[in-house]
Amino acid sequence: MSKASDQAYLELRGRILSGDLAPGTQLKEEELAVICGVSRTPVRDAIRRLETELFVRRTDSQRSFVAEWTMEDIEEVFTLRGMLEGYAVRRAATRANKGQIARLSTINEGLRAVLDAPDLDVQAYLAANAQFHSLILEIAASDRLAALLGRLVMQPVVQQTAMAYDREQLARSHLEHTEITAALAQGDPDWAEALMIAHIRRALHARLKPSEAGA
Amino acid sequence: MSKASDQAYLELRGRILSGDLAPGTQLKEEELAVICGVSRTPVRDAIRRLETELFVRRTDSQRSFVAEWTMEDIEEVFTLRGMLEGYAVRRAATRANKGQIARLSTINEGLRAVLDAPDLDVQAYLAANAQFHSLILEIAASDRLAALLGRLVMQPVVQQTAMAYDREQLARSHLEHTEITAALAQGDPDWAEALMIAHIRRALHARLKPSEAGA
DNA sequence: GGAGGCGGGACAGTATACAAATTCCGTCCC
DNA sequence: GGGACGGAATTTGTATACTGTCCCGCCTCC
Repeated sequence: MSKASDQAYLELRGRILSGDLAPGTQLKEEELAVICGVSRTPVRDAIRRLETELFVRRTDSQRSFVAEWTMEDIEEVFTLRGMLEGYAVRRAATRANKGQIARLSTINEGLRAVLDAPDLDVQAYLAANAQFHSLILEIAASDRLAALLGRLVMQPVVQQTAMAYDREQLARSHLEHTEITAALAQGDPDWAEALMIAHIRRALHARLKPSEAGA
Repeated sequence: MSKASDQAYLELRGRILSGDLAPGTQLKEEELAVICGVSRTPVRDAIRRLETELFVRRTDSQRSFVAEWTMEDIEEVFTLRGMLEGYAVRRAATRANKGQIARLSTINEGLRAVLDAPDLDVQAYLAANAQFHSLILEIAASDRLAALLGRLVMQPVVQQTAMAYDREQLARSHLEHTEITAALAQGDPDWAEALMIAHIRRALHARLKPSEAGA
C-alpha cells in the first residue's frame, strides 16, 4: 500500500514491538490517526494488517487490542513455523539450483563475518538471518506457503530470541545454516527438513531458557 | 464486521466461487460497490479479506484480480491443510473431553443420516463436514492455528471435491471421521494425525481423479 | 516508420462527515 | 442496597468527495 497506509503500519508495529503500545492496550483508530499523522482510513488498514499478522486481537464487538503473548503462544508459533519452514526447505531441496545454493552460502558467510567481528551487531545478524530464511522460501516457490509464513512473522519473538543468544549460540545457528545449505546442495529433502526443524526448535529453547539451550 | 462489509465479502466470494467472477478478472472497487449495493469502503475491506484468503491476487500497482488455481496450487493447499489439520487433531487428542467426543459423534451421525437419505444432499453433507472439522479445531484450542487454517479456507476446492465424490466415497469419508473420533477418544495423537492426513490426502486424489480415488 | 514523451482517463488512496453500535455511568425502582 | 433501564459519550462502520498515481493511447519528432 501507499504512503500513509504503510506509515501507519510501520509506526504501529514499531510501537507494539518496542512495548510502547503494551499488550492489552486498546487501539483506538482516532487516537492512532493523530499519532501517525494520517487519517483514520489508513489506520484502519494498518490495524487490519496487524490483525492478520496476529499482532492485534479483535473482540466480537470490533474493538482492537494489542495481542498478549503467553509462553504457550510462543511455543506454538515456533512449532507452526517449524512445520511450515520444514515443508518449505523440503520443497527447496528438490528445486534449488547451483546459483541459489551459492547465494545461500554467500548470505551465510555474511553471518560468519558478523560473528567474527569484535563487536556483536545483533541487528546485522537478524538481517542476514532473515535473508537466509526468505531465500529458502523463495526457492520453495509457493505463494501460499509464503503467505502463511508471512502471517507468522513473530518479529517480536525472533528479535527477543536473538537478543537472548550469546555468541556461541549464534555460531551454532550459523553452523546449522551451513548444514541446511549442504542438505539443499545434496537435494536431500528429509535431511533438510530435519535440520530446519531442529534449527527452529533450538531457537525456541534458547528463547525460553537462554542459559540451557547451548548445553 | 458489520452488515455492509460482510455483505460485500459474501457477495464477492460467492461470485468468485460460482465462477461468475472468472479467474483473472480484474476487481474494480467502484464497479463491485454497485454490484454489492454498498459504497467502496466496505468493498475495499472485502477485497483485502479475500486477498488474505488467497482468493484474490494483487499486482504491485495495487490492482486486484481473481486468483487463478493451477493443479499444483490445489495439491499444495491440500498438503498444507493436511499438515495443519494434522497438527490440530494431534493437539485435540490430548485435550478432548468426553462431551466434545460425544459432540463429534453426534455430528458424524448427522453425516450418516445424509448418506442414508434417498436423495444425496451435498450441501447438507458439506455443512456437517465443516462442523466436524471446525469442532476439532475448537478442541485444539489454538487461536493462531485457527487463524492460519481460516486463511486456507479453500471453499472452492472443498466444494468441488464433494461434488466429485460419489456416495461410496462419501461413506468412506464418514468412516474416516468415525475412526478419527475413536483416535481422539483414545487420546492417541499419532493415530489421530495419521488418520487426518490420510483423510485429507484421499480428498485430494478424489478431487484430481474422481474415478480412481475410491479404488 | 518507429520510439519516446505528453496528456487524458480510469482506478486506487486518503480525508472527512455522518450513521450505527456499544459501552459506561447514573438514576430510578423494587 | 442491588439490579435494570436509559441515555450520553466513545468508538467503529459507511458514504462520499477529493487527490494522486498509473496505464494507455496518441502525437510529435527523429
